[in-house]
Parts: sequence; C-alpha cells; structure tokens
Amino acid sequence: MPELPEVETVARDLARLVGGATIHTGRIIRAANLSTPDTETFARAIAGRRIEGVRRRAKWVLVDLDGGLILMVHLRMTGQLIVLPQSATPDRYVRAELQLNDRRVIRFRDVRAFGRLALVARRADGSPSRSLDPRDDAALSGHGPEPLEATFTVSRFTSDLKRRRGRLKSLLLDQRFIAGLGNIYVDEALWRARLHPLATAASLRAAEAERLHSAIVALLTEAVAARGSSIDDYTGPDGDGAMQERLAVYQRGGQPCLRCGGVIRRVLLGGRGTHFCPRCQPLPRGRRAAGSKRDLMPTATTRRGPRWSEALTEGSAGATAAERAAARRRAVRLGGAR
DNA sequence: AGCGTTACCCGCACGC
DNA sequence: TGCGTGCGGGTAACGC
Repeated sequence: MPELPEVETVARDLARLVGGATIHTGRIIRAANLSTPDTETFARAIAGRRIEGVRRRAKWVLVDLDGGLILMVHLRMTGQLIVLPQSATPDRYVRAELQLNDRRVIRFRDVRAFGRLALVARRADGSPSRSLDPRDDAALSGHGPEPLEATFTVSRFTSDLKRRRGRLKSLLLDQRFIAGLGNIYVDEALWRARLHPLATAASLRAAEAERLHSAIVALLTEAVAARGSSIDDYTGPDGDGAMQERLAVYQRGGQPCLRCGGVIRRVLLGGRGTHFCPRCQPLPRGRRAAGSKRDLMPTATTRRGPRWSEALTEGSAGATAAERAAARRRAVRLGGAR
C-alpha cells in the first residue's frame, strides 16, 4: 500500500532513472485508469515530451514534462511504475506504457486497477491543474500539509488538532488534514506517540500533540530512508524497501507489544484494520476541560457507531485470516532471502 | 459544517 | 472445486 514513503521512493527512483529522457509514445491500455484527458488526447499530448523531473505531492507521483505538462500518477493499492528495456514482455496487469526514445519503457502496472493517471497542465506556481488548461483550478489544493516539509510545525499541528473533534485515526487518514499518511503509518505513528486511535483530537494535551508530531516526522523520515515498506503488492522500481521489518503494530495483531509486552490488538475503525497496544496506548478517560460534563466518561463502547462498539468487544482481538496470510507470505519471502 | 459510515472500483486468496 | 468474503485509498453520497 504505497503511502508517503513508498511514493517518495518511487518518485526519487524515477527521477534518477528517467530524468532527462524523452517519451516517444504514450499509450493507455486500460482507459478506466485515465482520469483526464481522453486516451486519444493523452497520446497526442504526451508524444515527444521530455521528462524534466519527478516529484511527489501527498501520495501522487508528479512527472514534470516539457511544454508545461504534468503526468500525475496515483498508485492507490497495487500500482507500480517500472522502468524496463522495451524488449521485456508485459503481463496482463500493465495499464499504461510510455515508450522512451532510448529503447526503454516506463510501465504502469496495477494488479487491482485502482490506480489513476492524469495528464494536466502545470500552473504558474508549479502545481498541477485539473485539466490541460493551466488557468484551471489546482488539482491537489485540498490536501493538508506535507509532514516532511518545514511548514509542518508543532504549533500548526497543535492548533489544527485543537480545532477538530474527530478521532485521531480517521483524522490522520484524512488527506485534507495531513497529506501522505495511510493505514500503516497512522497505526505506527499512534503507537510511537502512545496515543489511542480513538482519542479525540481536541482532547490532546500540548505534550501529546507534540509527541504525535515528532512521531509522524521521525517515522516518515526513517521510512523514506528505508525506501518504504514492501508489503504484499508494492514494489518500487528499484528494489524492495526495508521498513516492514521495523513496523511495531501493523499486521501484528495478537503478538506482543515491542514496548510493554502487552498483546497488540486489531480492531475495525471506519472500515480500516487498526492495530494498537491497549496497554501503552490507553484511551484517555476521566479527562475533561474545566466545566465540560460531556467528556467525563467517553469510552469507546458508549459512543455511537456500531462498527466501533462492535470492534472493541473481546472477540475482535488478533489477526484476521487475511493478515495471517499476509504474515505467512512475508515470512516465506524473508526466509527465502536468507 | 463537521463527523462517521457505506458504496464503489478490483483481483486475490483465504475459509468453508 | 467453487463460492462468499475481506482487504484497502480515495472519493462521493448520505445521515445526523
């Protein structure tokens, strides 16, 4: 599941591999994966463009082309951008293909076909437009701050949290609140900060918000350095990441917490598998702002929402079948590498 | 308006 | 062997 570190890795690898190369022809194989424009316009507009650079914004790979165009790629779940000699045989999961004029090809391969491509104009400020018209609205303007940029400060994060009433898990997954986090790194960041996924954002003390901020920054910095987590379907164009060996809670339901030895729990929150240690990530209770009666006893089970109350009953602890299977596949892969 | 939830897209691999 | 189901990112639609 490519999140910020994986997308950053892909963008850096691509920049190094194909920066300066020229696209001879571009071909969309599965039209549903192209958001805009239509496939014919895409092919006409991309042919002959030089790749000036590759960067990342949120979970998007942005390929800067000459003539003021940007090829936007979102890998979603299983997307890959791979650079190969053009003689390499494509399989049935290749959804788009860019022939370079140096006998190489960039293939967008995506097993589950959730990924998205878009060819748009570059606006005056460098951001991608919604269309081939550079005067159109910015495509990614709704995204929150980039956690690895200097603009993501503790004070900004703290005040952003204070203004929200939602739960930490769903808030951190919301790309409008903070860009680039997905299910893996949200669980990991909350574990590092010793915060419960259901803790309400506005209830955090200053020290807790600061802990969460530094956990996010440190985690993502480490993950980028490790080239991300190669979990199941994701593989970068230039080799596997190593971060999966350093994940503390993700897909570790039923196993001991690396910090306190408690049992890692897996619950379903907002339809997402959520992993945490109930022992060292306690749900704050009995904490309230002066004069607020409502916050006296807000436990998860008394809150509305069938998913949460159901998820937090005893029977839901431990790994699901899919997780056990993923863990097995991982173990096989690691074992085979030795 | 903000929050939570579900459906959608898709293929795979699980359990039964 | 074959069928039903969960998984998951982002978005849209919906209800409260």
